[in-house]
Amino acid sequence: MVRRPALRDRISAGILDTAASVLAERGDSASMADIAETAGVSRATLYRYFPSRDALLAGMAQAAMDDLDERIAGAELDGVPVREGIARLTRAFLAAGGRYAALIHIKLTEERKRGMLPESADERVAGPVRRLIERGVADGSLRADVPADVQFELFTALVERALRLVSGRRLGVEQASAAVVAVFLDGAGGAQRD
Amino acid sequence: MVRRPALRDRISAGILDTAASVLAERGDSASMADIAETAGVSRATLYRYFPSRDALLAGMAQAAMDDLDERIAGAELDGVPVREGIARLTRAFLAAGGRYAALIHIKLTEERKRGMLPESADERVAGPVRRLIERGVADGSLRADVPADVQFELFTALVERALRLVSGRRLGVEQASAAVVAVFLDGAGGAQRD
DNA sequence: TCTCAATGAGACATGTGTGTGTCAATCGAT
DNA sequence: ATCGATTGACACACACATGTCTCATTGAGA
Repeated sequence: MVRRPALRDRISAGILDTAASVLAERGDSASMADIAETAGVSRATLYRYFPSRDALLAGMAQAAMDDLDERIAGAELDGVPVREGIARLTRAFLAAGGRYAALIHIKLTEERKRGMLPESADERVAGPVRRLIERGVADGSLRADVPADVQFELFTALVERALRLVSGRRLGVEQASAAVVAVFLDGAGGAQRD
Repeated sequence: MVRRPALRDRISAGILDTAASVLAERGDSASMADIAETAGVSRATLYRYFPSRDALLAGMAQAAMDDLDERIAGAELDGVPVREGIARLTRAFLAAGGRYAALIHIKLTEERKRGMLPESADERVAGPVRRLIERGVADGSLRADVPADVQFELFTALVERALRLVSGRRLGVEQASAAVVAVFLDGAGGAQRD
């Protein structure tokens, strides 16, 4: 009989959170021992919660996607104008912080492992972003001379870089969001605009 | 007496080139054995040319920076308008392909190792970009409400993502350059412009 | 043809990360 | 206070990457 399943869940969540930040910070070179130490548990205990490194990564990905899902749902993209939707998404991702960074990291290393692009379940997160951009292209609020999938890539590139700036304490979430939204929607060129 | 120093240089350059693409593709997990095999030499020979992994990475960084230096010089940024300079830089980096990607990778892993930011010699490459952006902010051709260093980060983020799209055969250098320049200078928002 | 530098193949030591297992200490619930 | 689940501290086997070394083979130049 398990003594306190709630406690176990809390510890598990704590480990996942720690793992996310360690992974985002030190990259793949972070070992199970590193993660265990940072999380404040022994290596043995870490393995009791997650029987393998893959299991830990899978757990992180799952938790990150659940979290992101919730944030995206909370942004209520469906009704709003595309420009407003872009702003909400940017803030949502930057506020997610380490969890989003962890997801990116896992996705990248998986892409490298498999031949290419498992086009995996992270579409749960990417899908809404893609759809918003496609809607923008369709209704004229986003430019039509750059393909929507390319705009998606460039937008996420901006968000991910901004996330690193936030993690590195170089920018606050507010400033980073504002910069990404401003540059993505209106560009860095200032001369020909208002 | 060395038989053919020229041959040795050619092989060395070939190894560096192979290493750059392997590293860019498989990340840090690429081993010396992987690189040797891809380069078509034995592991022993690889170690004869580069006595350690660090030496190989240093050689790659050196070669990449030399290459990029040349491309940047060839772009003749000093006279031209900032918008034109941005376009030339974008094309230069994307045309450099794997060499630029290798440099990014090395810079990232070094950042992780050392505490943070050795603010290293890659300023040889980043410097001209920073200066161009600062000039743009100063003369009004780039917006002033986003700090120049943030604009630098966002611009390089776009270029690096575009580079991945080019490497993955999803975009040609031309299309990728055009997309980056268009989005960075004028934004993805299409409604309020021309 | 002969010579010698360069190469490939492989053994080897070392370090490190993963995953398994054991055992004593601990800590909460009864 | 007692019981049992949980934990931490090891020890261990295993896989793999780095770096060094030896030795036979190859191939271009004299």
